[in-house]
Amino acid sequence: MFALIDANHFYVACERVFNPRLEGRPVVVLSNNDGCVVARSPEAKAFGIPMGAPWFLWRDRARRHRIVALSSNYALYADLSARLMAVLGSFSPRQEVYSIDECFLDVAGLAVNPTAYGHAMRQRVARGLGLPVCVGIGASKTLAKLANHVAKQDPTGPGVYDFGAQAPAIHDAQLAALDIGAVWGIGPRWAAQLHQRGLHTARDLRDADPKTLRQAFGVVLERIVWELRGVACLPLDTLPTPKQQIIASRTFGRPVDALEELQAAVAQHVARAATRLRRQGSQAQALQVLLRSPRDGAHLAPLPITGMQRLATPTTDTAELTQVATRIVAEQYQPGRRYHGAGVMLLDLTPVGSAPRDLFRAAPPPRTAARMAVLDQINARWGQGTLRLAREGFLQPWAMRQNHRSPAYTTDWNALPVVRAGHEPARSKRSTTSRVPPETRIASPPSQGDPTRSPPPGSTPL
DNA sequence: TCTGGGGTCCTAGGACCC
DNA sequence: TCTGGGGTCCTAGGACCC
Repeated sequence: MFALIDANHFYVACERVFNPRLEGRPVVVLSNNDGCVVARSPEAKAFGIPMGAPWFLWRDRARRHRIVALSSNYALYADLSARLMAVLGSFSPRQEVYSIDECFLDVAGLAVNPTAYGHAMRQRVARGLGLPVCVGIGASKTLAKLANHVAKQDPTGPGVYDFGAQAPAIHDAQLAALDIGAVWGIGPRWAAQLHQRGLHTARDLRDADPKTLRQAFGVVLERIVWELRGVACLPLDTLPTPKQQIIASRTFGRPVDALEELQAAVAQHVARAATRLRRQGSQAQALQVLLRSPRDGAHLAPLPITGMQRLATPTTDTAELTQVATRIVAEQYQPGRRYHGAGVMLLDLTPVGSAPRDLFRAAPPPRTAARMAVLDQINARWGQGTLRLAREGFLQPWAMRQNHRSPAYTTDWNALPVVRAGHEPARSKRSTTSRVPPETRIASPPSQGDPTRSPPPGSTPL
């Protein structure tokens, strides 16, 4: 028996925890560069704003209807996510953290009524964190996912749906009321093809012949059929497995045509990717640079993979990886061309120390590990980019736009809400200074927390 | 007249997830 | 003018091994 717990409009809910005035109002959270909508409060959904909507198409309407738009604040969401997972993890010895706002729990054999247990989870999360969640329960992960979908359909409902608690006729009717595309693992392509075969609902899919579907679609779809029948095929992944590849990429805040700026941006992505590489205890033996050209018609051109470079020996060293990436950029660079985004992929990842060393190359200097450890400690304490290679540059005019970001309430002392009599909280103005590199904010003595003395947005601290 | 059987590794492409 | 940024798994086919 599995439970899937999923936060409702998670990013919006996180913002509301620290800004209760957003409660009851239509609120959306935007992707990086304030490009499109990635989270909507129920009030915003009521205006018909779709998930993923390009924000520039909605900005005017939003202003008229006083819809609040916020840039995404991942430091805040990641911190609340960790707390959410800790609370939910206390409900079962076996937990799979599936994404930033949802997890599976194994609730088999727990000598409790699963439905009541689900209500207890909701209450504990609401009391401890102020976040709304829904709980779905079923005999397989796919059924738990679907049950969660049912629980979310009725925002004023109990927030818990347990397929195991329903009489067979009700269970059947519920599956028949769900579109086949609502089933976890059925994307738009497969949904269209299944509709053509006369399969329209979750019940149709459950009752279809697994072998026939396997021939046409592969083993993945066959497993979904069995899962819908209550035969658990997908195991609970309780240990986060190390990533097989690490990508760091961004669209630029404005197009870039200078080689040095391109290299600086890529260097910054290498730094982020390498930090994640070391955090999971891996080393990389190959690196690819991604450069994005101007858009192609209505859509962003994909990030084309340019020159992959294999390394003689696997490494965790930001400087070494940056050197390779910088050279690839120089090789691929076309003068006069405008670039809209860039990124880096680290590949061929293995646990540190697992790969044999190159017979003809000296062992890596032992101080590399120590140097990287210091780098990571400083940046973990003071913010990513506090200590960095000069190659990353200082002005970073390509940096992404984030015009509506809320403060880092839980991870930055300077961003703690401070309410003074007769004043707005001091933080409200600081949120517009996101272009000021962290070292400036950290260096600021508390007296400079006065918003009237904050540097204006876009000003250079150097 | 008659020409096996069992593998691995790599890549590209297609689907899906949040 | 303006449309994100991560990931996973599966399959098929080709090259190669003994």
